[in-house]
Amino acid sequence: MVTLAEVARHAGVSASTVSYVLSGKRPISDPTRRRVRASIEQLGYQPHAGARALASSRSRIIALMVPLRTDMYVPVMLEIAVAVATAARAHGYDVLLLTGEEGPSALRRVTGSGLAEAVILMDVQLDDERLPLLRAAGPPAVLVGLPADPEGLDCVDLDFAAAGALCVEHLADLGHREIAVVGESPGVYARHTGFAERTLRGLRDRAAERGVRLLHRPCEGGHDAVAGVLARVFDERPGVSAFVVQNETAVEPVLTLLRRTGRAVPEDVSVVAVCAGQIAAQASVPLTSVAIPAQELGHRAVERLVAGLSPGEGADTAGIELLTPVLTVRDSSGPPPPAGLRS
Amino acid sequence: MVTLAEVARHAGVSASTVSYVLSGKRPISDPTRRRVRASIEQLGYQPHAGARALASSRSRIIALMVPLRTDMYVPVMLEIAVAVATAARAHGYDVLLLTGEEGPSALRRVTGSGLAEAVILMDVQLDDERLPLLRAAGPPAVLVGLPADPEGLDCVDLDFAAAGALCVEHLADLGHREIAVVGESPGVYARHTGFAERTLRGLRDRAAERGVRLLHRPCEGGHDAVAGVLARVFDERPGVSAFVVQNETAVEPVLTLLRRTGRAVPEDVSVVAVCAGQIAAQASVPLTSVAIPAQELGHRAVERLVAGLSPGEGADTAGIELLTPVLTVRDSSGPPPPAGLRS
DNA sequence: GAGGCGATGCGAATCGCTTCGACGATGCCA
DNA sequence: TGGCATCGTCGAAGCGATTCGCATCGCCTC
Repeated sequence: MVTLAEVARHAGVSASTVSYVLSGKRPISDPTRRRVRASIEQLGYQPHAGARALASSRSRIIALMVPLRTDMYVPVMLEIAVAVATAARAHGYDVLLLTGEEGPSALRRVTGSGLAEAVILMDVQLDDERLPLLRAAGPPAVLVGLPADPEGLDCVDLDFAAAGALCVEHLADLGHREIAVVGESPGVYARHTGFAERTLRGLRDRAAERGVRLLHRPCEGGHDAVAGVLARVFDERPGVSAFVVQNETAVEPVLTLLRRTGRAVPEDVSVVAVCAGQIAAQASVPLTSVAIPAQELGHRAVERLVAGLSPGEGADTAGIELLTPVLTVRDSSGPPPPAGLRS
Repeated sequence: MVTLAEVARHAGVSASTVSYVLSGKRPISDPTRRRVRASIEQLGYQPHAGARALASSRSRIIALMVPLRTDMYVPVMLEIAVAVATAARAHGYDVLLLTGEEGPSALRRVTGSGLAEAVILMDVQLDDERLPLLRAAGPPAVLVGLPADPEGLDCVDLDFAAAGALCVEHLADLGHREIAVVGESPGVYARHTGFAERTLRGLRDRAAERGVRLLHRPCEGGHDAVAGVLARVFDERPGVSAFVVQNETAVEPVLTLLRRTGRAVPEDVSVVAVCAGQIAAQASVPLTSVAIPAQELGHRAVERLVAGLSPGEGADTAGIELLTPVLTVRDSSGPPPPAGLRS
């Protein structure tokens, strides 16, 4: 292994000079810098990460905590993770992958050992058990998601309430007066996952405003579960003319089942989804949808973290950043069928 | 931050003693150990990762390189990644998340800097540009996937050839004589991704053995793309009575489209998938399928890596480990319709 | 009763890099 | 032409662990 000292010797300068060439923290004359750079190149020198972390007490590593669960939004999770890794690299950071399994103690571990300088948390729950740790002199952190009490925390998320409102708004504008919501798995609500509840609130509030009747049903993924939910919905509310689906794994089953029960989309029933854009676009009926901006979420999380980590210390950007949802109209939404023609 | 030295002082022993208590590399008397442990506990000591890596030249970090692409098997990727992280933790390792973006140089970087001691590569292509680096005195590595020339490399993968054979076997046993394969995106084949080509070979070889006609079509995900492919298949080979689908995003569209064109599954057409088990089970017709054992792949990769990393040095376990595929029969496969009754 | 041995614990060197104070050489001004 | 910033570079002191060689002590054996 090539060390700083060897590079220094090879270039005929001292070790500190090489270090300064690398960090740029002190001015180095042009010829010297050139010589050092050349030696680094020739010897194929790579600074030792551990030594660096030890001496500077900065590991240049960000920990990313992904959920272990699989009952939710899996593709989006990977997309966010990859976006985080990419964005982090652009700032010279690497990403350590933590699963929820270890629980809050994982945070303590990677942070207390100086392994990671900062943390990004995904799949935040309304009263997440990891939050106290963060508030109490925790490491710099950014949550992707919104807890019940974001006081003192740095959060980035899609404005799911607005997303919900947007869906209702769109449908109400088209003339729908009775909407059913096919939600996430019951488990997601049981865990009080922020985004699911916020979407629901957005849906309900706007529905109330617009005088629209709303029926919400949690729903497991998979064809059979969806079949059960749909059947019950039509049973209880025969007047439903539109669905809002927030569960990627339920999207296609909903379409299939509507078709199978003789309801055309969008002529008889409209469907609006809150899900990954790709899923919506590729569905058997291209779906009007509010996309989850996974890449941007990951990107923004890193940006904010790095801003706080850099020497600039930009006044602790703490606060909530909600991305504005965008509703893309595709083929699955239209005006409700004239009253009286419903089955 | 609490250091080893402080713990030592608090416990009234030397620093080296504390270190030995932690590592167990030398015998320490019971009372002393107890005292040290208590001090560690009380002070909330956490060894500094960087210092440790520097002194021992072992970072206890495994780098995991995931593909950046999104045209393939995304949920499986995340599942493998999580399994890797979990398994790694069980052995005291952490996982560094690398995206393909940086290319082979990322390997050099994390490995040359001592950041990671070993590497797991996903989405391996037949002649992957990262392989030369690994063979040439590279770091310990395990590939999840199989390159064209696995000489000197450590690989773990599902035996996709056997998986393909299994599918044909199952269908041939049922009496099918003409099978169509809905494959991965053309891009996947263009990149010469090992698993796709191996599956195809398994399918073809067994089809030849069993005297079955086979038609293979790469296929983008999404409803429309699948529609085009299916139409062409039925146009060119009206006699096709069974499909093998290897593309998660094509699974549901295939079912939908078959239904829509008046073909019942499995009465008129059988469908067998090679995909995540959950997808198959939750499809609108529960699919007979060969599951991708994502968890086990991740798990095995770590096990092999750790075995090679440990002091035992178990004779470099280099070699290929192919997991035996299992075909689960569900509702989507049955005998072909009697000849003459076909549309 | 003395030499020897195993079991324990200590000290010091070391890992590779960062960083701070200091120092020699310039160039500028008076 | 001497004194004084300024610029560029060097030396040395850590950072917090690991690890190797020794010293110590109690005890057994001859």
